[in-house]
Amino acid sequence: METEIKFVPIFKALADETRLKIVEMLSCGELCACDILESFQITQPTLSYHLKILTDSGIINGRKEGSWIRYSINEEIVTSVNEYWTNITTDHKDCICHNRKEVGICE
Amino acid sequence: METEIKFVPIFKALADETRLKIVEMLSCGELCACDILESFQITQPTLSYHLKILTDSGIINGRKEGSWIRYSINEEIVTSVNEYWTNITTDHKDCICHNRKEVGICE
DNA sequence: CCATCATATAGATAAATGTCAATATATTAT
DNA sequence: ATAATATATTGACATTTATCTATATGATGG
Repeated sequence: METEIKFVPIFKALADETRLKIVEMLSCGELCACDILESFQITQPTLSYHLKILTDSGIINGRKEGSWIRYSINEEIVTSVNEYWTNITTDHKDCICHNRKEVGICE
Repeated sequence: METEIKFVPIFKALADETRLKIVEMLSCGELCACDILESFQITQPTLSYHLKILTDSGIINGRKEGSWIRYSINEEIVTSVNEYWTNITTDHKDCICHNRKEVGICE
């Protein structure tokens, strides 16, 4: 059963400089929170908060390994975002303007 | 002279259900604010606020025509977002993990 | 068992965000 | 000139967000 992807939380998660950088850092492979932390001037709880937002949105995954959590990009979501972005920015049939043209509102 | 694109404001602009819907509505062509307004249960000032956020981020353009403003998607930004998204989610050379591998931090 | 390391949670707080009603501005029509 | 229409701005307010300090949890290594 496919769980519907929520895109607003995904874009909310991406709407922050720190979190964008975290995603970029993970683009070449897994990292634990402690490795990520070193690249920022934020406290550990703040990083934990950002990682939670990214994880909850589905953009990244956390894999527990001993006392570490290895974070990595969720490739499926990456693809879904691509598809969604194309979908909402490209002309398609069930568009309000098409409907409105039929009623002569859009010229 | 290329003006550097700021992606945080772009993702902020996309981090709202109403604004995502507006983008989708504009994907099949120009619409004025009054046409867009009819599809939502919000007041005109609130829509104006959302349109400003989308416009300021660069995602949409407003073209004045008489007393209307025709809003449309900025295709260049759409493409830039695609490129940027691919860039930060795909492995590439100047990635912190690659640097760290050299120092033996990432395994 | 105790100390240490990695991460999460709670509580506080300042700043940003989304919404509205009221008002202003600018264009068009009468 | 006046009224009507389209849009923006202002000011108020409740909610959400990002951050910190302090504390808790959970695993690892003596």
